Amino acid sequence: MTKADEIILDLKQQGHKITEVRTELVKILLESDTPLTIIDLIKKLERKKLKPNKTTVYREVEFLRDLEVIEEVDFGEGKKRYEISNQHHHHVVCVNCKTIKDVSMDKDIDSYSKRIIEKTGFKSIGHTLEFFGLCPVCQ
Amino acid sequence: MTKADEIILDLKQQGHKITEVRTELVKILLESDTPLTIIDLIKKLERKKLKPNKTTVYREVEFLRDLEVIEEVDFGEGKKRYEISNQHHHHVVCVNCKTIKDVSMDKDIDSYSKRIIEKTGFKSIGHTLEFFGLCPVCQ
DNA sequence: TTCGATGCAAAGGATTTGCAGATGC
DNA sequence: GCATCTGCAAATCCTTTGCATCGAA
Repeated sequence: MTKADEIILDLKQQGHKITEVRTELVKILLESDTPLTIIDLIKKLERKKLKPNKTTVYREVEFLRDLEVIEEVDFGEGKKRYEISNQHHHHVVCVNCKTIKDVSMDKDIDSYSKRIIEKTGFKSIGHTLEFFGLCPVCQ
Repeated sequence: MTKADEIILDLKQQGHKITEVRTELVKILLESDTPLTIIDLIKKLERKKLKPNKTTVYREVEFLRDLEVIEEVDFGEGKKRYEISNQHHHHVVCVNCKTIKDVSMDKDIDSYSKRIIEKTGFKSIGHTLEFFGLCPVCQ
């Protein structure tokens, strides 16, 4: 059983309907090594002969995000990107060619969170951390 | 000489024109303890009896950002916020009441940057780091 | 059958652009 | 006077909403 099958089965067992767009979106996001925009997703669906309305895709990513199957990331581009909820990680984005690589380094960030809780009195803290620079090719 | 005067004088010496909107925007951003949206800025200008067009404000923040007088921050709200370029820092945002507090912790992030450079081959790395949680009042 | 998924059109909000006119220096 | 700032209208881009219909289970 593939990871995609697992996720879809899980959704089904939670009582959600399984549609072709839903299934393919999960597969596309599993196969992508970079967070995708709504437009990216639509283009990839079209290559699979699916032509859902843009609204449907917006609603579908909202659905998958609410169930924590995928995560929303924002690099300050004025649009959102989506990726499968893997082990929590961050990204390095090339400011020139927009290449995105994953980076993980959470233990340390967690220790920050604790310090922030102490200092500010905030609770149940999440965070976003993104790095920007020039990739080896663009330097 | 106030900080605002310093900034304005500096702009003038760089050969830029000084307008009332420009001057007041710098003052407003210096006085704010939280990053402001375009709409926030317009409202604050109106309290000072200035009614610039929204486009003007967009162009003005672009101007000030390009000169690194102010910085753009993005909390994934679908709109940008602006704050005076102070010592580099981060924010804790209350997901409920949207209260924003500053946090600084850069030495550690810098050590991350170094690790990222080593691991990924990226260069001249900047970053964004924002924390989200519930402020003491909203808990 | 039923509830959720879908399409379509329209609206909403943030941001950008083109161009003519006004203004700082 | 000239470069730049400004206003206004329009356009663009991303996202959301309302409503009628369709389809998975």
